Amino acid sequence: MTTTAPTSSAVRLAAETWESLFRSQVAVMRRLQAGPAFKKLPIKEYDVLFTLSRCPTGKLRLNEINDHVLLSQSSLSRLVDRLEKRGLVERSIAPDDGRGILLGLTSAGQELQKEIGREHVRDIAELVAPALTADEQRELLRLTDKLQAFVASK
Amino acid sequence: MTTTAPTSSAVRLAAETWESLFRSQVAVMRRLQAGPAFKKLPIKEYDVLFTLSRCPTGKLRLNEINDHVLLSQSSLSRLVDRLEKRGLVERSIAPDDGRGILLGLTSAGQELQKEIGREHVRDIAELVAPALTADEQRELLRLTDKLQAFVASK
DNA sequence: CAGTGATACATGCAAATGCATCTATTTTAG
DNA sequence: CTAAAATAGATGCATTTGCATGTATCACTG
Repeated sequence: MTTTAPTSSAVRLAAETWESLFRSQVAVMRRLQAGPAFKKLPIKEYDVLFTLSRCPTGKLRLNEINDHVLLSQSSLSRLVDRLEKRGLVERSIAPDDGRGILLGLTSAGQELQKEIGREHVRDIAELVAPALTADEQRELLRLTDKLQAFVASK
Repeated sequence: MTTTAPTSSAVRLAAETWESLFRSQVAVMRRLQAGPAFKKLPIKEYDVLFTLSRCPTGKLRLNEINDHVLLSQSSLSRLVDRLEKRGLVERSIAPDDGRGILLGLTSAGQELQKEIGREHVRDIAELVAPALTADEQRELLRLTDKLQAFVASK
């Protein structure tokens, strides 16, 4: 396999693309986290509840969760401490790996996730749906999925 | 003007689109900030230098910078303290508004921005360019620009 | 199967962050 | 023109974060 040096215009395009993706994320996130739903629970903590709620088995390893959020391992560990102290999640030892921790929602955690989730989804729709047509949203979704898949595989 | 209630499928699409945009941003950012360039300066601090370097006049008000980054006003104020202590930026009073602060790069700041920037752009290109075709990148850029513009106008 | 290295998560501690509040300036209302 | 309200940014303080490191378990090597 040969690797060709990228042209400077290709480099520039990639950089501009990332810049725009990043700024749009900042703009949307700024609005979302200002929403009243996140007075009850910071958005980063909500995100962990949400991630757990999406998972088919209902439980995830801490390191799996860590891949989904932009937090160091130690920060996630303490974030989970806070969620646990509030009775929203439960730690248990991974059955197949004595080092690992499985995290699951308590019923209070499920409740709160759904409650915040409903509001959050409304806010998202209000911000994203009028900005892009349905086709554009589908295309954006496809492209960001593809980008994410490539990065994850690298 | 009448507002029609969005269908649940429209709401779902918007939510999935945002979710994918957000996760892709997390995945890419995770890689980028792990790059060796950001041992010299945290990526958030670099971002301020970068923003200043892009600005035609070379100077920006703190509240303008604040719109571009995901930081509270007070955090930005102290981030700028750190940059100033390192001699990378200079505060000056806004000529047309005695309350305002204009921030500009020092020459050391320009140097460091360019130095980190070169490395950073290479890392971005390595991550984004192979993931999407040039046409796809242009389309992603267009869509995120459009989303950002809508959010900013709201 | 002992010993070495790797991995998963926790924790001490210094640094960064956000909220509430403060000061100073500008804008607006009367 | 003056007084009240709004805005820009700084600062005290409690919370959150990350780095470095610690402990426990697992994987690999000879």
